[in-house]
Amino acid sequence: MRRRLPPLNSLRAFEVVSRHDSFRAAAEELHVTAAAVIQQVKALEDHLGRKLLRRRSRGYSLTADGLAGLQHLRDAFEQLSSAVAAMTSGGQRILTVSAVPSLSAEWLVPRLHRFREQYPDLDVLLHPSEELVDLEHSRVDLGIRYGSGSYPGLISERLFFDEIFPVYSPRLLKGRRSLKNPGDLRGLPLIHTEWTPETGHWPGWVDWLRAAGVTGVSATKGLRFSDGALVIQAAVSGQGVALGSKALALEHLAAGRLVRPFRLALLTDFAYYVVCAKTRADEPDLAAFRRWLIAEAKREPPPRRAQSRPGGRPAGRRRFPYLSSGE
DNA sequence: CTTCGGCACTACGACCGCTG
DNA sequence: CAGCGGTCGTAGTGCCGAAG
Repeated sequence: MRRRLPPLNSLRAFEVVSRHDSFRAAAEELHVTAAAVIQQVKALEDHLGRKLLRRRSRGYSLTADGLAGLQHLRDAFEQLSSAVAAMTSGGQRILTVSAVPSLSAEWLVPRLHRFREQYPDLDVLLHPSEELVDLEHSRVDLGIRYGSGSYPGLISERLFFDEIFPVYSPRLLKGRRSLKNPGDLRGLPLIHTEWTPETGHWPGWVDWLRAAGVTGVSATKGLRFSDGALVIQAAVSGQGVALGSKALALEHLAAGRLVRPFRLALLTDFAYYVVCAKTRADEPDLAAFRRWLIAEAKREPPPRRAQSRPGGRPAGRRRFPYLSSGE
């Protein structure tokens, strides 16, 4: 005999309340009033004839009965989400990835076509965001984060450490001779990254010029951006010499839109990490994307090819495709 | 001790969709 | 079309902790 199930919404309400430990917070997530959530949970308890929550002066704790079914309930809602996604995507699987916007634009998007070639049945929904999405309870499958690599409750795998070095567009010099030594920066406009990390120090032009042993260059004047991708874009458009992130500059260096005049680079305290919930780490789609990302992070960008581009000249052969001929 | 704000909870009624 | 179940909002009450 099939047991009659309680209303789906009451199960949903209980699951959300169990996560928030507050009816009010649960109500916000469900976009209803707290009274509605209370009624839903009470209806579920009445239906089951069991108390699922133990009322305390502030908040709740789960009873043994509530705890017993909770994980099954969460798994069931996960499966429902997957089922809905499958129905709305014509059988195509969709992987939702949250990544810092700058890396998304400059590093990830130019590479995604290779993932599609390897996994044609798996689509990627990219969600650029600085926010640290809750990967255990949201519908986001994977995150790409920039930081120290310590993320409680998550599997964290390093993609690469970041380093910064000067880059500029060939357009900037307008026929003048290319930069041969750091002293040639004198008189050129500099582009700055204005970003204060929560921990550690983000190096700037002052640090780089000191490391290069250069004096007489104003390390504080110039355009300022809080986003690394905008710094790179400003350099590409010929507005100055930027102290750019390697990860964000690679594609432009490979394409010849930027030139790296000097080998000297500053290592930062930070790295890019791919993260996912420990409980979901073994899911095949998530594992495939992580494997692919890590392989991409190790992959060198293709050397500048002598290919014809619309309105462009073939690029010359260079021993180091990312360095100017001054090296 | 009183006041106040936040929260949980209940009663009641309105609305909607399904069913016979 | 009426009855019913499910869902939700409003209004009101009570409890608790923090602040004065």
